[in-house]
Amino acid sequence: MGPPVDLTPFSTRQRILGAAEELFARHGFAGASLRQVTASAKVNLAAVNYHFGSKENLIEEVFRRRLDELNARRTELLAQCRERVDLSLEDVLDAFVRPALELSLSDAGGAAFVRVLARAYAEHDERLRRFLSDNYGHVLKEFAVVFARLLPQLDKEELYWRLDIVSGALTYAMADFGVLKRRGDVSEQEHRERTASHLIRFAAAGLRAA
Amino acid sequence: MGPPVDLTPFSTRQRILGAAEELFARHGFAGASLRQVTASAKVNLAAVNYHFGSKENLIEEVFRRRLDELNARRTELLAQCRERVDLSLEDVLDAFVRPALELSLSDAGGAAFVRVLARAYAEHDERLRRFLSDNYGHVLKEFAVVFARLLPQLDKEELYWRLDIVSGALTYAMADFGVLKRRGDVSEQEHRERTASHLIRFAAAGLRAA
DNA sequence: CTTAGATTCAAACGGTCGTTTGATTCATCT
DNA sequence: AGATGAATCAAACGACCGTTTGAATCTAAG
Repeated sequence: MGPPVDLTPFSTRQRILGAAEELFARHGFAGASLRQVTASAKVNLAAVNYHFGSKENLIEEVFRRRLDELNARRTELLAQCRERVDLSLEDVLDAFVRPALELSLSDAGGAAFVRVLARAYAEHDERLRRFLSDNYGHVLKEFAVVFARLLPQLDKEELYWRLDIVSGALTYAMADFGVLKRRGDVSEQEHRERTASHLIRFAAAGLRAA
Repeated sequence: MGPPVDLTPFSTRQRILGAAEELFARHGFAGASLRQVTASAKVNLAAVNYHFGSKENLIEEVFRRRLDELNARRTELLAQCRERVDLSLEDVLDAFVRPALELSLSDAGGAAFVRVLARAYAEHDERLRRFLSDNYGHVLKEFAVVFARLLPQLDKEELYWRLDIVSGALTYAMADFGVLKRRGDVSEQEHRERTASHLIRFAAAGLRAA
């Protein structure tokens, strides 16, 4: 058995996860070394292997720490969607986008993690894909079911194509919140709220297209 | 001065570029080593530094070899668009997507390169971004001008948001041609043609959304 | 105060990285 | 045949990689 889970906010464990998140977002998983991570976290090099066992496990833990909460929130909002009688595409897309938006607004680490998530899309690494699919694939499946109900005119193949495009576009756009400069007169919060609503309208139009 | 440019199809130089393309697509720029590349290309390890000077230069050359032709073709099709009196959004999107589609169909290397291109989107590497922006940014600017003319109802900020989303979605989707299984009764060519038309309809709907 | 276990630490492990070297082979020309 | 420069080669360079070790330090219970 490994060391016990530590929930203290500024523990060695959490500092490593935060630093890894930031550096994986910036340089990728292969590009960020454990020496960079531990130096940035101001902990000893051996601390990573002591607390996580290996770099691979650290990567998975970076995902787990955020995705557990992110997907719980998505599931929760999707459940609320199911209760609505006049459910729209925009509602479902909002349930998918908003948790990621809130995460990216919560703190600098949250914003970094959304970029890490986009990395995971680009990486075709077999182990990482299976880890994500095994642990969080069921959430995407639940969303697909609701989308299928709202878009009965699309056959299965067509729907998958579009959801694939949508998920790629959303991931890409959420990861790049910072690329386009916000206007000086709107807050960062307001700026991202607008982005999310743009995204949702864009995606809904694409899904509805004849 | 470096060695002279070699246009022979199966020269050491070309073999290295082909192997690098394939391995960069699969493992990323940091994740693919020169030893893997030279082993795959069946050339000596030192050949990379002899012919390209450094790994960085090799990466840039992988892009240059394909992008010169890709963007020339895009520019050409865009010029044809400008002559049309009843120009539609779909025409312009087609001018952007079709050259990449043709490239991904031309050979295995072309398909790999489209995935390398998607990597470049995910990588936030400063040097690579500047290289691409310096050498090929003007093409994107030309497309933006034509889009602006076709979407006069959108202000500048709104248009940039949407083009940002579109370019991300297109890049993601083109890189992932292989993810969704094609039906057994359509050829690979036909399959990708359909994909492109899906993509274009999706993107056009998103750009037009109220 | 003592002790046991959890944690941190400096140092080193073997391996791989990008790059360089100097000799050797090859192709081309007089 | 001999000379010349391009190309290839095996080998090695120092640097950095992920990981392991064993001693030092901290923490908390007896």
